[in-house]
Amino acid sequence: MVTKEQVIPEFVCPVTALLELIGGKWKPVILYCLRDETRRFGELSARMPSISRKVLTEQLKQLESDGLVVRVQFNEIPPRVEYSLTDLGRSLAPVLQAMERWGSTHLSNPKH
Amino acid sequence: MVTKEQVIPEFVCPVTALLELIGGKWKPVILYCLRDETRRFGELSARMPSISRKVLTEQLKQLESDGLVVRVQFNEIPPRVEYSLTDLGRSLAPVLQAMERWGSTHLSNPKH
DNA sequence: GTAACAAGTAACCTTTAGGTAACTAGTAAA
DNA sequence: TTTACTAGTTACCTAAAGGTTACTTGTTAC
Repeated sequence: MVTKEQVIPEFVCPVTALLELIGGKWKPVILYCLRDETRRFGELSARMPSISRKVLTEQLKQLESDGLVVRVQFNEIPPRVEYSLTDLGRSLAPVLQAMERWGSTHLSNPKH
Repeated sequence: MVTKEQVIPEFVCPVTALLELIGGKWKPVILYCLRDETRRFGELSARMPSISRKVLTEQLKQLESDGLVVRVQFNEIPPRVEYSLTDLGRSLAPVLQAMERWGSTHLSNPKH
């Protein structure tokens, strides 16, 4: 006897969900780099030299598939690819600003 | 010849620094559980049954050592331990609220 | 013909986060 | 004498995140 499947919608903490988008070691920095400029891959890489190109590529792909960033590819030689924020990405600004403010005032900066 | 060591203070992104405190799978949920109540370990565990006790202990220890939570131990048998937010922990409320609001409005809840 | 250019990819490795299951301590109640 | 109680700890495992180094691609400039 097959009973009708009861789909129990699991509660998803919205904060945890948000952290899945912008958490991780580098995503906030990347979003900051793009906050009001379109930038090429190489430019991003040059501004964040601590991020390996592999990781930068990965993070950008995730940000893109989460709808926070757009990737535009020009079919030129040598290749050119430009990244910028989407509206959704820009809508994060106040949240990131609140986080930044808390971090700046409560976390003594020159640590480590 | 020993040259004087030049300590170059590395820039620490305040957002990334904040995420080190409240990032991770469970910390926001724990902070939410403690937002206006002191709670015993068993109470927290009962309210968040998906978190194993080992992980709950670990996360609470980190929150405590980061100054967001206080742990008060009563030397009774059977043991009693109470957790609550510090002032610093409470000061996170507006930040978490901003994150929660963004998550609720932009992330369709019944996902997964 | 060889090097430079940008934007990656591939193969591989290490560290960290998170998870499971079983065990511990000291006392009181059955 | 065994069980229950609370707040953990121990040993072990797996998956994910992040990192390094070398390679690729097609065209142009030397």
